Amino acid sequence: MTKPKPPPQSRSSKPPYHHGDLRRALVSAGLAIVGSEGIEALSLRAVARRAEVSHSAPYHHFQDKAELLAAVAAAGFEQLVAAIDAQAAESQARTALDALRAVGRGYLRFAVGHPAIFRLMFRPELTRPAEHPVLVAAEALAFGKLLQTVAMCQQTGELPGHDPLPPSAACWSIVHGLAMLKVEQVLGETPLGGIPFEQLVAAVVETVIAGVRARP
Amino acid sequence: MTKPKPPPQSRSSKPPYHHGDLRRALVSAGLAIVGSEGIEALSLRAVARRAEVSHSAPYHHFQDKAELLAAVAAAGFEQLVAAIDAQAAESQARTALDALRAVGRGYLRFAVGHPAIFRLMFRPELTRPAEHPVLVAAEALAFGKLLQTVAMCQQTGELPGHDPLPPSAACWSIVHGLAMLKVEQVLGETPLGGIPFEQLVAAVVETVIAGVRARP
DNA sequence: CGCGCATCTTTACGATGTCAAGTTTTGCCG
DNA sequence: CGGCAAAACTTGACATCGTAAAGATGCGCG
Repeated sequence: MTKPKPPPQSRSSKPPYHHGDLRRALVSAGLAIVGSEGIEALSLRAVARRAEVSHSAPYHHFQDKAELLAAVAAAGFEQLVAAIDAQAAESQARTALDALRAVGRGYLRFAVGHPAIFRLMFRPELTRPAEHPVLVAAEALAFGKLLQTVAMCQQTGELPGHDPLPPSAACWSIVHGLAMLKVEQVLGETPLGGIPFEQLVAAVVETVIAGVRARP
Repeated sequence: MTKPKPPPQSRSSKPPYHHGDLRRALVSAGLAIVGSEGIEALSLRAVARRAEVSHSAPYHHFQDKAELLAAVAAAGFEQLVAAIDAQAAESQARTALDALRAVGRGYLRFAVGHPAIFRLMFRPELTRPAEHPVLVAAEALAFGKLLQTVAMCQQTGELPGHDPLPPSAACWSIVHGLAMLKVEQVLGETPLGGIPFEQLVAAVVETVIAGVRARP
């Protein structure tokens, strides 16, 4: 079990209030539930239960369920960015194109490694009745990583063009599509389910790279 | 166990039972609700209400909510196949590659034209606690369309290779990914939201075609 | 030291999915 | 043609959910 982090902002060196920062406890309870029991078990009351508070305690830290889930999803985006960085480091990317491959592979590795959180992250009706700034920021960070890598490829001449947006759209789409089909278990219902997933990843990543390299 | 319920007397001579085939009425009520009010309004009771029956009448035609939604989703897959065919006809595809482009464009057109049904179709937790044969069949039909078109491209030499699966995976992934990012309104939160969607469609479709053509 | 307010609990309400009993209609068999 | 079993549908109930309102509790500032 993860122990509570050191006390938050206002006072140092002692648990701030009643519970001792419930907000963080709720978010990690949410992460734990979604990770172990999946999205459908992720109810406001279940989160409160796991944090050992009453079912309406969360309302003093989040406006509603969506805002809590948005915080959980934002944590997911941070993990995603970390997974991408880890993949880049691990793969020892030497060229910008290799870095781009690592972004795609890291994205997919995160998706299959944490399918439930990944699904939550792309379920706006659960997290976004209103745009929650934490989520938007975390999301922008993740997409920025891709944009940046593509731009780097263009600067080194490994990819054509000057506008990183169109190639980024293609890369994101293909990787996100494969991830979705996988985590939603659609692949298993088709002939593609017979192919080892690693092989699909390779095929898809190399295909999109070939595509963005070929386009004028 | 399985009730032998072939819809036998679909002749107009006699209304079958009490209500006069509720099953179909429920499915189209579901389609209507999801189309007009979205996925979150799609409750068992709401469907029953719109069909003007009691809240538990559906249980005589479907084992549970998931089975009803599976039937609605299956209807969605049929519409998707129709949309793809319509796009192929409309685009006057003359080469196999053009037909492949039409599949992608039809898929995307359906997704943006019927976002709510599209989302339902790819939400297994709503439709698939158990695999419902109607859904699996409808889905296989849709994927078969893609496989078939890719195979045709390979036969005419417009695409390399003999196994249609890998290129199909790439095509489906990229188109599905863009569709998902669009209907889940993720695109709008990124710089890609500033680009006209038609332009993204063109970029993505042409990129994947360039990719599958280039790969050995 | 006491008051205010943020934190948390209790209680309550409407909506949902599902089940167990009833009720009405249908089709069939004698 | 009459009656009966079962199918189709309704009613009522239950647990769970999200949310709101009102009550309890303890921290910290004046």
